[in-house]
Order: sequence, then C-alpha cells, then structure tokens
Amino acid sequence: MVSIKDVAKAAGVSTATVSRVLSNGEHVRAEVRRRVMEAVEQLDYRPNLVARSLRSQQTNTIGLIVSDIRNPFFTSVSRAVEDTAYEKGFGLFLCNTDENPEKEAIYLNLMRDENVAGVIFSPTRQTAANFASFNAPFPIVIVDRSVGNAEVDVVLLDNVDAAFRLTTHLLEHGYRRIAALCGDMSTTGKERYSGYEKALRTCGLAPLAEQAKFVQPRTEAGYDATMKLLDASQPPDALLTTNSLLAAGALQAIRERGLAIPGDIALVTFDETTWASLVQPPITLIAQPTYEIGQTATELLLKRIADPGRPTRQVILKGRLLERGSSAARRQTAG
Amino acid sequence: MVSIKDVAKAAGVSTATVSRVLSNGEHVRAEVRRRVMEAVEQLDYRPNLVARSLRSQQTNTIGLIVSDIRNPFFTSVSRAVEDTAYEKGFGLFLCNTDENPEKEAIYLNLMRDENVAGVIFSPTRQTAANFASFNAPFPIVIVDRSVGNAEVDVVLLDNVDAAFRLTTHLLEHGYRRIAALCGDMSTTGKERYSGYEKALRTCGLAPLAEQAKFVQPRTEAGYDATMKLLDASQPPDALLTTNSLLAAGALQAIRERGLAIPGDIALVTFDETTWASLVQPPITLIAQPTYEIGQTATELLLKRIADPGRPTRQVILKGRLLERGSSAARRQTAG
DNA sequence: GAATGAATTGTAAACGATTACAATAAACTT
DNA sequence: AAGTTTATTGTAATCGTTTACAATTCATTC
Repeated sequence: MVSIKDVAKAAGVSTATVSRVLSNGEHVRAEVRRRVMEAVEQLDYRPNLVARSLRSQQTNTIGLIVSDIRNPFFTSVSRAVEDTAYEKGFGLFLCNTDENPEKEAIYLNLMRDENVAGVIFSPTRQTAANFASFNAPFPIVIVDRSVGNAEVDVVLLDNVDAAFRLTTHLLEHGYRRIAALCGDMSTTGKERYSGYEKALRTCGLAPLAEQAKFVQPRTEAGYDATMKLLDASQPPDALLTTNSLLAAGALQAIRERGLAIPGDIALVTFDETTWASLVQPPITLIAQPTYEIGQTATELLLKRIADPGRPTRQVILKGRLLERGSSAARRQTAG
Repeated sequence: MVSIKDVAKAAGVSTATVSRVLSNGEHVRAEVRRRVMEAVEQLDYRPNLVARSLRSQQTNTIGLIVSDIRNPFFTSVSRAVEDTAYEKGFGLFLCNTDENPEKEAIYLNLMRDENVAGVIFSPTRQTAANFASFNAPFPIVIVDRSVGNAEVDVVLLDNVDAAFRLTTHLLEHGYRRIAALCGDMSTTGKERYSGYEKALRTCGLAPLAEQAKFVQPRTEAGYDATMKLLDASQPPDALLTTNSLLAAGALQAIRERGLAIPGDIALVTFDETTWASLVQPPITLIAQPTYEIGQTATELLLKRIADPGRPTRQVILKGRLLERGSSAARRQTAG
C-alpha cells in the first residue's frame, strides 16, 4: 500500500509538503503542488484515514443510533442521514439498540472508542432521563425523542400537537370511545398520549383507563393489545396507535375479528408507510417529514462539529394529517 | 482522555504489559494482571480503536454497500448483518449507492481508506461484470447478486428457480398472458427473467416481447410500466414483478385503472413485506430468507477475515412460494 | 552451583499521517 | 546594501497503540 512517504519521494519533497498540498494546497508553490499531484496520480495514492484520524484526533464518521432500522420511520431517517453525511464527506456508522438501554450504552461507548465526529441518537426514555449526566466526548443530536432539560440539539415532531389533531379528527368524525396504543419505551409515546388525552378532555371526555395502553413498540404487541381491546365488554369505536408497527398489528387483529374499518372501528396512526395507503380502506395518519428530520439532524450535527460552541437548537416539526378512509365520518348512532 | 500510558503508570508497569493484559491476558503474571485491570477500572480506560487500527493494520468495522436501505429486502438484510457483526464485536458502516456505479466505486474506495476489515456488497450488473479486475485490499462477500466467474463468496437466492416456480404457479392457475417487470440494474432482474421465460417455454409459450420489460427498480417505474401494459390493446392477465417496489407501483396502477385482482389481472412478486399480506387480496410472492441471507453473508465475511486463504463458497438459497389471493385460480374462459 | 530454558517484563520501533517549529530563500524596506 | 518581512520547505515530534526484540528473573537440570 502506497503511503505519503512514497509520494514524497516520487515528488522529491518532504511528507510535510505532500500533506500540505493534500489538505488545502496553501503554502506551497504552484510548481511543487503540480509535481506532488502528479505523483499522487501516478501512484494512485489515497491517504490513510486511520492514520489521519489518529494524528488529527477527528474522524469523518458519524454514528446513527436507533432502536431498529426496520421501523419504516428510522429506515427513512437513516437514508436522509446517509445522504446528507455523504454530501459533506462523512461516513455513517449504524447501530440498532432494540430500545435496550444496555445496548445504547454499549454503542455510545463504541462511538467514543471509534472517535466518531458526532452521533445522531434516538434514545429510550430511560437513557434520555439521565442524559445530562452522560457527557460524551462528541456532539450528539437527538432525533424523534426529547431529553429532559439537557442543552442539546434536537429534531422531532410536535408530538402533543400531532396526537391532539389526530384525536380531534376522530372526535369530529363522530367517534367517542377512542382507545390509544402507545409505545412504552420512548418519550414520543408519552407525548402522543398527552395529546390524545388533551383532545379528549377538550371535548369533556376522559380517556378510559383500560383503553389507553403503553406497550412495546412491536407489531406483535400491537396485535395482542388490540385483541384485548376488541374482546372487552365495551370495545372502542376508534383506535389510535402511535407508530406503524403497532398499527400493523392492530389491523391484523381487527381483520381477524372480522370487523369493518371504519364501520365497526376506526383506525388512525402515525407514520406514512407503503402499506398504509395501499390497504383498503387506506389509513388516516400523521405523516412525519422523515427525510427532512434526518437531513436537519445531520446538518445540525455537522454544524456543531464545526463549531462546538454554537447555541443549541430545538427543531420542532409539525406533522401532516392525511385524512383517509379508515376514519371516515361515523353514521350518527344513539351512542 | 486517559491513555494506555496513564494505565501503565498507575499500575506501575510498561505500556507493553498493559497491552498484553488487554489483548489476551497471556504472558502476564496473575498478580500484575490484577493490578492492571484495577487501574483500567479505576481510570475508566478504554483503548483507542483508531490507534489500535493504525498499528495492527486492521479494524473491527465491516462495510455494507447496498442500493437503497429503504428497499425492504435490504432493510431486513442490513439488520441481520448488524446483529451478526455486533455479536462478533464488529461495527457496521452503511452505504447507499442508488444502483449507481460511480457511487459504488466511491464507496469501495472509502472502505479502502477507512481500512475496513471487509465488505458486504450488492453490486450493479455493470460493477459485477468487471468485478474480477477490481482487487480490493479487503475481503468482499456478494449478496443478492451474482458476479461472473470471479472467485468470491456469494449469498443469494436461486433466482431462476424462484421465478420459474412463481411463473409456473401462475400457469397452473390458468393464466396465459403473463407479463414481467424486471429490475434493469442487477443480475437478479436478469436471472428472474430467465426463470420466467423458462417456465413459459416449458408450457410451449413464449414471452411476448412487449410484455417483458426491464425497468428501474423503483415504485414509480413500476407504476408507469404497468400503466402501459394495462393500456395496451392486449393487456396481460397476470403480472410478475421482481421486487416489492415494482409491485407497489403495479398495484397502484391496477387500482387506478379500476381492475380487480385476480379477476382482471393476477399479481405476483418477490419479497415479503408488511403490505403484501395486509392488502386485499394478499399478494402471492416468493419470500426470501432475508435475515438468513444477511447473517450468512456476515458469517462468511468474518470467517474469510480470520482466514483469507479459505476456499470461497457460494450459498444459493431457495425462496419460499407463498400462495395467496392475488393469484387465485382463474375461471376457465375461452382464451 | 553453573548452565540451560522458560516465563515475565521492559525498551523502543513501528503504523501513516499532521503540524509546531526551525531553516532557508526571496522580496521588500528605507 | 543591510535589515526586515514574507513565503516556502524541511525536520522531527506527535497521536495511542502493538509487537519484535532484548533483558531480566526464576526455576530446573545435571
């Protein structure tokens, strides 16, 4: 493997000069620069990034730590992150934590060991809670979740507002017994529950204790919880889930019980997916600007890497309510 | 940041001894080992992986280069790769190429610069064709695609067989005018076309030229191509697509034209997705063992990293045909 | 008890870049 | 023309490890 020494020798200069040419080209005579570039071409020299990192104490890699890349929300965010990082000359390190605080800690440590330039992180509530006490040697941008009072860059949806609107939409369409299935590991689930509750209270309703559940953000958990709701003595007339995995499970359960959407029960959720619009009836949902979230988070991160002292920023984005068939207006009944 | 020197000082030994304790613990007295470990604990020392990489000329990072992580097939594969790598103490570098040979080259070079231990790669046909000429300084395992005659580890589906079975399934269910939409950037698309054609010929049929199309593996392209097929003077009575993106586009088009599945046209495809089983009717498809593919590829890669001289292996997996409503038996007609 | 060998530890040279500092040359000043 | 800048280049230290080799200790053997 050809090193900077070989280039220096070939060009008849010192390694310092080669380095200068390659880093910015300044402080070098044009003629020498030309000779060096020629040698670089000739030898097909490519700087060893590991050596460069060691000496300069910085890498061109950022980390992305999410619960599961298979969650369509994170799939899309990750693509945006990778695109944006790529444009700016950064590589992407991917980590799946399964909402497991231990894996989160392990990966954060790995990021430290790898000396990444920064990390985009979607933490569990648990980790988010004592986030302030964790002082990483690299900048972190939080996505999709919120972290107590820590001074940190954040990009996330206005979850309370989004859930409020989604619930209000149901209320306005005549639904009254509205159940909610919320993810139990993230602040996101909690916040969306707040919005749901607020909307109900605004109409003088209270969320029924047995109808608002916090469950693991997984399809199977969505299925199980929905089955229980449907089999209750007073089943809901509408169901709100806080992510697409829960929604998929809920839909399966509803289908399995032979119930009609929205005739027997309405279904609304968060996150646009391929299936939500292909299914009959298509699902009403709050679409998050996933690509924008990933892009913004990456831009914030790169800016902070460039200028660690800059003031932190919290970017709160609004969701877009896509009204579709799964929550069509309810025929007026006695209830 | 605490370095190995600090640990050495604290434990009253040389850095070499600390290194020995941390690497395998051999050739060190038990008592000294204990002292060193104590110092490590005390100082919360973590080895700098960048320095380690530079000296030992190897990293614990592998690269994953795919066209687009948002393709559900790759989403799932990537998760398996990350899981398996994580278990073995390796990190994952993620790259999206958009089936663009230039980006492929750029990322392969980046992997070289980053000195990754190895790469799992799903190349375009173009790159696959002159793969033999590209000699990377790291081992590569190819997934999902095949590469001419190069001696290299490969994990992929038996595409010809899978497409043959899928097409035969259609034929057996009474479909005769079977069109195919194949991805145009990969060997996979070509191979699946072969299987499709072979099945037709076995029945004494020939694929109609205007009905077998190679298109970009994107939803929009699937939509456009399907529209053209449906608007032709002799539209097909069945449509086979070679991946889930094309299938989603095809389904949209069929819906938009108000046609019934499978009454007016059957639809079958490759790759299990959330939507394929939720949609009405559910879609008949060849399910790939995506997790197994990612896992196997990673295991092959790690084995080759450990032993570069080992013989290469080609793992050809069979797809599983899931017969569902979208290809239900056709009522016998004059045709 | 000297010689031999094994086990343990330290010294110092890598790995391949960047960069502070010194050295030299060239270009201005006055 | 001597002194002062300024621009260009090289020397060598450095980043934090690993590891070849030498050195030391200690037990074993004859």
